[in-house]
Amino acid sequence: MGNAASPVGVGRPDEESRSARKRRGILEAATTVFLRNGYLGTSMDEIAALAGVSKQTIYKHFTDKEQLFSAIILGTIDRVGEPFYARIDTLQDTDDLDKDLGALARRLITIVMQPQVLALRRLVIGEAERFPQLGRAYYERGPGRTAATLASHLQRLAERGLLRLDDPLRAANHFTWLVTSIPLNQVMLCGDGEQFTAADLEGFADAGVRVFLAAYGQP
Amino acid sequence: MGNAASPVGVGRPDEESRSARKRRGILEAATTVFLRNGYLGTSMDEIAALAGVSKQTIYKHFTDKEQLFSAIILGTIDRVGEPFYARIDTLQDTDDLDKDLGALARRLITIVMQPQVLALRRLVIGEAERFPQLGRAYYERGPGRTAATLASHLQRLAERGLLRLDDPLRAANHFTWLVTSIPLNQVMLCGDGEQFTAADLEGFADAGVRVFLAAYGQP
Amino acid sequence: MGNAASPVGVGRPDEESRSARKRRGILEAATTVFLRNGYLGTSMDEIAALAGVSKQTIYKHFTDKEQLFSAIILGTIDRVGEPFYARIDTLQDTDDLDKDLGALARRLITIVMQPQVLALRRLVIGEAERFPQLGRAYYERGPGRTAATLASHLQRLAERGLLRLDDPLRAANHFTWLVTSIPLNQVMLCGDGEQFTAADLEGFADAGVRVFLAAYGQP
Amino acid sequence: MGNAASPVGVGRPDEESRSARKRRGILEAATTVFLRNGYLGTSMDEIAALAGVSKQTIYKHFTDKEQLFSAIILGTIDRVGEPFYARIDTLQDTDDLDKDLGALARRLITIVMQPQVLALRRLVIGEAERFPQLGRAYYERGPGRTAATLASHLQRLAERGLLRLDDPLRAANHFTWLVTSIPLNQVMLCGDGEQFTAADLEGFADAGVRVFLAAYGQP
DNA sequence: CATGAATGAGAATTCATTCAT
DNA sequence: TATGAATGAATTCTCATTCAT
Repeated sequence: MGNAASPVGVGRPDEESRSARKRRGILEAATTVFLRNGYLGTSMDEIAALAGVSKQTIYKHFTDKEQLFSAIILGTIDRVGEPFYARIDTLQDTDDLDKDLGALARRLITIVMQPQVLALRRLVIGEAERFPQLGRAYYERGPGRTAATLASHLQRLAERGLLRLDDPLRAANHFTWLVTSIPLNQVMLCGDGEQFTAADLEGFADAGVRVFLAAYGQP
Repeated sequence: MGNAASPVGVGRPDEESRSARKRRGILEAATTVFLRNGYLGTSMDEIAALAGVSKQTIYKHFTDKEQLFSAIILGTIDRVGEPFYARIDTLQDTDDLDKDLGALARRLITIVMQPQVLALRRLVIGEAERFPQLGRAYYERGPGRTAATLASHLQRLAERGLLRLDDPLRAANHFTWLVTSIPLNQVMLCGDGEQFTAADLEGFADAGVRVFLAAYGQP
Repeated sequence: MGNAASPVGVGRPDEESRSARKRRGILEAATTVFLRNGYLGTSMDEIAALAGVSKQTIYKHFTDKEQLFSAIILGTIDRVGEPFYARIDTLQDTDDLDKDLGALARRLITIVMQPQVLALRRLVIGEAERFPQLGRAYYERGPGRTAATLASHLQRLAERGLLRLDDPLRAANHFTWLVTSIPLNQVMLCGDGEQFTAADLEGFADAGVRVFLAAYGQP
Repeated sequence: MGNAASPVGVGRPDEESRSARKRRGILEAATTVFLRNGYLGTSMDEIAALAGVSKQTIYKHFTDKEQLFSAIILGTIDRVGEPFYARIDTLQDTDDLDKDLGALARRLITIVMQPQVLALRRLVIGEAERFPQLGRAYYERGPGRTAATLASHLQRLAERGLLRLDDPLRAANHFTWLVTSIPLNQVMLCGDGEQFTAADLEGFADAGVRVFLAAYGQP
């Protein structure tokens, strides 16, 4: 991608990127297979075949299966939430709380219900006992960070008199789960993430926001 | 229990009960090991050793590993919710909604946060892709049934004028997740179920009920 | 061996011995292959094939390759020296020291120069760094025990006035190595144990005894 | 050393010496690793990493693993004995046989008991079946040459009337093993070469010389 | 000339399942 | 009926050696 654009070729531009490209290819293949089959259900042969590299190459880049697994999980976590944090700042200057909170809720549920995010979540939960530190990292960088970030913004809104909060973090958590829990928990267990249309998800988001505002909004 | 049902005792009643006892022993051992190590992480040898029987005996009782797995999951699901349904009937005749809803919430969160229930949930989620029908069964007999049961009781309360509901099932879901989501989701990922004291859980329950009543209670 | 002699067959005599026979077969095969190819040069497949059992059966009897290796080494050590200790008692009542010491020397060198003993010794030395405790065990039950046993007998002879000793253990060691060192060290390195005839070995034994008696015998 | 042979220095003298330096580096690394882990326990990757070169470079200098192994063994053997042969000439003009023989014995045992020499010996013995020619070479250039050299000097001493010998080579062997066998054989099996102090070794040397002179010295 | 990747096999170990006894 | 052994493949990981760059 970036490399094809380097025209002048100072020295050997491919030298560095070949290894990096292989590494990325391995990570992508591993993500695919791990998300589909779980940790124990995935074999290194499968990853190597899908990545189009030899097993040796994998082992050169990643010490062992556990490391590779950690790498794909930790590498994926942060990417997931980016679109959520990207525009959350607009919230605190809102002049239409219902609308903006609704928009945030829809963004949140859309992210959370992406098939890959669901698969990642299922994977981490399923392996939480085998890889406790991964589960914790996932929680902290995922739902934990979401709630913490949201809490500070809710706090601002409370200061502006738009919300009544005793415990901002708890309120943030209530928001998060009011919006996402129903479809998320169903789909965690029932597998098929495409049973909900975008309209369904909006419905869940709006209903969640309504409850949230009934409890935390101005009377 | 199973033995009491053999009425006339034709011939050798012990013969039959020994087999039944073995079956139960196998199920218990399998439950322990599957919950601890997951489906792929569990070997039939391990189960046989823990149950104190030979592998052949297991295969006599259960066709294969998948069947055994299904049997323990399905056999466990229903037991879990019993204490919840047992006293939910008292709700509709309540004369102190706050109190009785709070008690129900505490019962709910206590059940859901039991270590075995958590492990079961993690297991089913982790294997949802491999055993979709199990996940669906778990959802229907677990959270699905909880919400449906609760919905009909909430409906009665609405008819008595104690609640304002447009969509009883959605309200029931909101109740369920308002009460349980925060610790449940944390512990799903972070593994250690004993990080919350009973008092913590009561706090989550009460806060959830408060939000629920703010949204759905009489003004 | 022992079992074939049980004629009356009370119950099922084979039941027990089948497992034991398998175990012995595995040990024999493992001894053969380990002695020939060394620890790393030996594969479990090879052992299983030679023993005519499945790999699983080996792993049922022995936890892993290291355990199997230890078992064959430790199980072989003691058998080796038996013929030496068996008749050493006759020494202390000798009325012809030269003759009896010579006979002992010949027995010693004959044992030490057996091809299997040589191979065992080479194996233990070669793996001494990987299995230090095995090396120590071999020394203590082999050369160490030989020297200690011999020392106490030499001590008796000194008390009878037939030898002059200041340090019986050192004298015993001198005896041992005077008799065996020349062919033993050569063959350790040169591999082919059959380069020495029995007459050769007698020559080494006699020469060694002569030096020993010149130093430690009565003038 | 190798570099001095490039006479006229046509072109780029560094080019050649860099190659020679690499070769030496490979040999040193290989020696270290082979002595520590044995032949099969050593991987070419390990050697390449320790030498700081690529595997291809190793294969440029040495055909394959066996050749490299041979090269380090054969290259090391001769260096080992040098300090022994260096001053053995002084023996034949001795005017204090006890003293000079004792000094020789101490030098011998000091050399033989060096950790690297012990490791080399263990290695060659352990691989004697896989590399018979290496074992023979080691024997001939090591203990064999020692004994032969010593034999000729003992012969001179016999001619001067200081010793009584029938078979000088056998006497030389007796000397060698009387001096070294006790600690050498123990340490071969027990691994830890640093269990003997210099004083211990002198004790073994002196005791060995005493026995030798009792048997072969003038009455 | 030297680096990273590929190869292709083989190591130990484990597994679910099925015969024989 | 229930046990030990067998099966036969799969797993992770490593190796010596060789291309391609």
